[in-house]
Amino acid sequence: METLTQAEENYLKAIFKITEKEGKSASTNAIAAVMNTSAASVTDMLKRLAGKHLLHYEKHRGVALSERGNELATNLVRKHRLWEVFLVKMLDFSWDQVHDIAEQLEHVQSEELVERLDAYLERPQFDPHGDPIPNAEGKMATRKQVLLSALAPGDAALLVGVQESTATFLQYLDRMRLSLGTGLRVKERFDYDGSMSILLNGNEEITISHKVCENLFVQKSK
Amino acid sequence: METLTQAEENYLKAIFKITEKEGKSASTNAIAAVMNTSAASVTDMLKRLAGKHLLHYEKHRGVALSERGNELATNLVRKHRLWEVFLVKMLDFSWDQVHDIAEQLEHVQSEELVERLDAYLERPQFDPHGDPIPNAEGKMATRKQVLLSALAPGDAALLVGVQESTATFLQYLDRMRLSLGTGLRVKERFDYDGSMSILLNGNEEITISHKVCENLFVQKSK
DNA sequence: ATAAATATTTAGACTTGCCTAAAAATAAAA
DNA sequence: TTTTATTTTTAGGCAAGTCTAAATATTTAT
Repeated sequence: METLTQAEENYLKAIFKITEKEGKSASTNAIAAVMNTSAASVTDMLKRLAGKHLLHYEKHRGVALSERGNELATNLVRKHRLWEVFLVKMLDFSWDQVHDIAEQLEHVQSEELVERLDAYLERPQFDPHGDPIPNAEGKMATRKQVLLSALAPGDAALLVGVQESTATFLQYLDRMRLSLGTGLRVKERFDYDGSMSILLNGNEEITISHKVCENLFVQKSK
Repeated sequence: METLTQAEENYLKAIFKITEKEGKSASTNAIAAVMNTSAASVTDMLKRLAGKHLLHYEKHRGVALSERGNELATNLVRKHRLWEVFLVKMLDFSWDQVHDIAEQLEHVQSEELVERLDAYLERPQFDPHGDPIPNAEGKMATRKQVLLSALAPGDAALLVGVQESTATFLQYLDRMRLSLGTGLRVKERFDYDGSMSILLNGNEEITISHKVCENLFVQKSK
């Protein structure tokens, strides 16, 4: 079992994140943006990771993770999300506080630890932000979720996830009394700016911007 | 709050460990032995840490931690021992498996995390090896403990700690059915080699070597 | 008290991961 | 299809942390 530095692991995760969204390969610049570093540093690291057969690299062509790179990246995501569950469920952190800590905990090297943590938490399927947690084999649950912005007036739904996990966005949601599991119904949609007024749990009514609607995943109630 | 690299933190802990035992200052060679590195590397790091005012350094004179260095080292010990408790109490690891994992976990930077972990574990005073856990102010409980080797035939005692925490020693203790909290009574002491035969919990009788006796801390029953 | 042994420091070099500036390749626009 | 803009790579350098070999200090032993 190859052992990677934390920097190497972070690059793998960044590439994983970029490619899982777009499907296609990750560009040097895109990686540099996510890693908050220079393109030159990225090129260095890509060569290094290619040398370890964790990704496929050809000059000027962008990169994609290899089978092995994908496994390792998935395991990192698994660890990150399990630790987030631990922090929220066991240590009572709020969902906007856990990212940075999990970012460190995910680098702890011990498969036994991950397995026991998973069992202790009763094999959760989703993290505090509604993101699916890969199991030990790398498989994760899927949900038929859509963006809140895709709902029409009258539609009822359950808030099941957030697209963005920045502390400021999550704190905004707290203030609006929006949390995972909250039931809602679209009352009105304003074509002018795409904002919506929605009813929470059948009573309270709030209005949220289009930007917010595009960062909330919901599951339509039949 | 200064942020240290893991290497810097590990040196602090090593110096802390050496000086707390002997009381006196730590020599370059002693540090190199604990850190499993060369004396030259140690000298480099000592200069670095002295520059950060974490220890007092004069060429060829050995080093001692400064006030601040001591605080940081104590906090590392606190984190290490709290994580060990977590691993054993919550995740059901055995006491011989937790050192290496705690060695990694102790570097996670978040005072909030330590505080919450401490509370979650109900502010334990001792870790799974019987070592005292410093509280947030750096104070730790003391116990009137002695080495088992200091007991005389007829003395009754409770096993409360181990001096050495290597996996092989701990596994040996498991095999002998010796664990923290075990009650024992010295039956006989053999002057020939310092070994002892002892009665466990009033029934089973075992014989252990002098070396083992010198690595077990006990509390005499009045 | 001097020689021999041991401990420590200096010097120089290597790797990892980062940087900036400049060169080269690719993509976009005229 | 050339020119222009953008992206990517190369080149050279820097800091942290490590190493070995050589120089210097200190301790121990004769």
